[in-house]
Amino acid sequence: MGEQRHDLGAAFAWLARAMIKAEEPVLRAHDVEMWDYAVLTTLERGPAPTQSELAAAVGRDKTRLIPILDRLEARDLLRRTPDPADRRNRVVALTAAGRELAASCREAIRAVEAEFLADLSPGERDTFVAVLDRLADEVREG
Amino acid sequence: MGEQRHDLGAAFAWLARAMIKAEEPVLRAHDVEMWDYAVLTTLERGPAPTQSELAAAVGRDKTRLIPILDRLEARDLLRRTPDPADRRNRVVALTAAGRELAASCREAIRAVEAEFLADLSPGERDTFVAVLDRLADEVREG
DNA sequence: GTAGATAATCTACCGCTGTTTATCATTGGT
DNA sequence: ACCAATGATAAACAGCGGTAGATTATCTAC
Repeated sequence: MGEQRHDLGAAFAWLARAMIKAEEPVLRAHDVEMWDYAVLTTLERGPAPTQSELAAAVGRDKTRLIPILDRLEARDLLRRTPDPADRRNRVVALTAAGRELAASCREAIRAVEAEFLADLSPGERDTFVAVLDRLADEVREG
Repeated sequence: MGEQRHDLGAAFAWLARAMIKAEEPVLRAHDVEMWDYAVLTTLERGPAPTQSELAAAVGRDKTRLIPILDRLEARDLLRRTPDPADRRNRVVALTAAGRELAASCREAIRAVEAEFLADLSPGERDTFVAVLDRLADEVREG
């Protein structure tokens, strides 16, 4: 029979769905949608020079990003300011409140993840997370 | 600052998308859609006693499964036969051709996966795949 | 045998997603 | 000053996904 394991693609897809489902109530407790959270965490690494770049970084279509930014800006979690150097561009940056909320969400998410990985040995957990992160990086760049 | 790694959910989602994209041309070469392949591999482990169960195992809605089964049955890759014990149920089973095609696809997919994991050390690869498979199992059952 | 439940099927519907098109402001080069 | 290109935005569109109700065939319980 050879290997009885699942296909990587199927395993990733199931796990993605399961994690999203597990994280959803946590985010809802913070009044944050999944895509809101994706935007917040992306901006945590620094302001986005243009909305198009932000959309690409978040992995979302740029036209779909706009209502999300509208909502977050209305809540004072981020700000869109015209780039003085090229006023066509809107620089998107977190406010202090946005940074706080992002950190708070991240912490809660990490707790969910910890429980999810609780059955693994410390060694397994470390290499699994490290490899996963590395592969994700490769996929994001290349 | 704590951890700088990605969220697990995001990593899983990106990797799932990347794998599906990488596998797509391979499947297309075999004249098989992604969902066709999911059905074939699920049936490889044994016939499905009902279509509802098959839909759940594949992770697809039962009404959406029907056209897929129609197509695969038309190609003589599987067969729907009324269960003699309960003729409401259709037992779905692979034909010999279906088994062959599934095996052929699986082999090609495994090659794609091997390349995807090529940069990992053997130890990393083994524990990563093992853990991934275990977690996927947990998620499927619970 | 009649009533209620279940399986497969079909159709209609709603929601999410990406794409396309048009519009407007701004920029840079000529 | 003019014109092509770019960024942000909005509206219309098509594709895909699940859900719900109706239909038909079948089973189980009474």
